[in-house]
Amino acid sequence: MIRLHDTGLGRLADVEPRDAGKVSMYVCGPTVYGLPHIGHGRMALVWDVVRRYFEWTGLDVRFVSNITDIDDKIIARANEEGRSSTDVAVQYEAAWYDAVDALGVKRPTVDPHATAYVEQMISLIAGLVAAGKAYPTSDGVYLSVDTVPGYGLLARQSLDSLRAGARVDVVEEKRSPLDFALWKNAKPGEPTWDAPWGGGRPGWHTECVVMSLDLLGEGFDLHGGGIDLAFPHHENERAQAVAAGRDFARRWAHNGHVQMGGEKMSKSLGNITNLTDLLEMVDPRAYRLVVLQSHYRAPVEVTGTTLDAAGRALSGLDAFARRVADLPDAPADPQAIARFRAAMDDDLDTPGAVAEIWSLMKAANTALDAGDAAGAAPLAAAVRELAGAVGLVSAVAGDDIPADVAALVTARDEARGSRDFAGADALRDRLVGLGWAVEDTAQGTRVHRKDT
RNA sequence: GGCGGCGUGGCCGAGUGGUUUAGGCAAGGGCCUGCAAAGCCCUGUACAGGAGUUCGAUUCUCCUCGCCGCCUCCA
Repeated sequence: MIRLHDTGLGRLADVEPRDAGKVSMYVCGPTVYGLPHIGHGRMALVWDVVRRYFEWTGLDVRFVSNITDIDDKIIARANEEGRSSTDVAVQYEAAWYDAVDALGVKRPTVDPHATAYVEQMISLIAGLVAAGKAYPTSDGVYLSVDTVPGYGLLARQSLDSLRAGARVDVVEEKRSPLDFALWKNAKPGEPTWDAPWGGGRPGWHTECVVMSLDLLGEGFDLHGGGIDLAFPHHENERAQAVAAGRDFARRWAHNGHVQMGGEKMSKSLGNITNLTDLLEMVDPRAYRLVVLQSHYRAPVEVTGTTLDAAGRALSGLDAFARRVADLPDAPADPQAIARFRAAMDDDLDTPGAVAEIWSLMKAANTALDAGDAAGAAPLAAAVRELAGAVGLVSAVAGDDIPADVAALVTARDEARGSRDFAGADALRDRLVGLGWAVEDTAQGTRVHRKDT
């Protein structure tokens, strides 16, 4: 059973599924008003790893992650560009999935859209108003946080200290500066849905409450997201659920942010902060590895240097995959599997889990150097198994070698056979010039496409 | 101002009250190789600063400095 740091409890806690054999998790997805940020990429990767790990351990995972397709920022962008907010949302939802698909992030089981849940949101809000937990004002409907027991749980702050920190608010009608909008009345020209309090749109926090409860049911297992969402977003989700008398997430977990250091990204990367551009310049797996090699709650440095280092480490993984491609199938080394699980179960220690993979590769290589294929096979199988568990697929998809390249390879083997090394070296240079990496093996010259 | 996090060897990044080490990248030396590539072996003696607790702290406490996040519907 995996233990994760629970933001509400402030300590590690078992993630004990509500239903045996099944895991229900909700992760806040993007507001689609622009290209995804590099930080969104880390968020997506972290929860993808969690999800894959659950699945790998045999659990049936229901992973819900929303798309916020109506929001102030979307409206603002639509207005700037003179088009509908739907156009904006559709465009950037596509950009979002392009990016996370490239990262190898598995699609959610369900990806609900806010605009499809407005009716349910209205009825949740109406219930809160009827119960006296929320109140309408001239510009919308607000939740009264004073009616919510335990408000401040995720912020790790008392109501008093939150109040002390609150900025001066423009809405004088709010009963407490901490009260937040459940519903926003539409201004002229804005998208609007009919509601008892006047036409408008839902506030941001309500959608996640309604959609998670609808698609996962009460008391679902895990709610995740970036640490910046802990407060106010998740706090306010929880507040609504509590006010409505619904059981909400049983565990809360949050990933840390990306830092790009004071240092600029390397020259080759420029100062990219959006994921879409980044993924055009680096192997997406390198970003996944950078994320895996840091602890999910700690800040991680993403720079050209760290991505390059990860890329080189990955080429070692790929070289290994080529080396063991012809090894006979074998069951994965059980002790390695156990060590990996111990690391992952301990608050998702992916750095330790990945270190286990490197250590297996080293052991397998040593065995192969000694000619012990039988000894290497279970280790190689474990590498495949574990790398797959964290979503690191090695890019060995057997290159189809063009005839001209194959001819050069044959010619080189012949040259080497007759100890014509000058000729062999010249042929190697030609292959390299054509973009192929050349390795000599017991089976003769082997080539594969150079990574970059 | 309030709350929280972080500061580890050339770079990134785990971890732990003490005897033996994360791991990756980079560097130096070696083995292997016709030469390479890939791989393997060896080397580097790090824990922001100060005080304290302790037989002993990088690991606990306090303070200082620096960086960052949230308190503004930003992962």
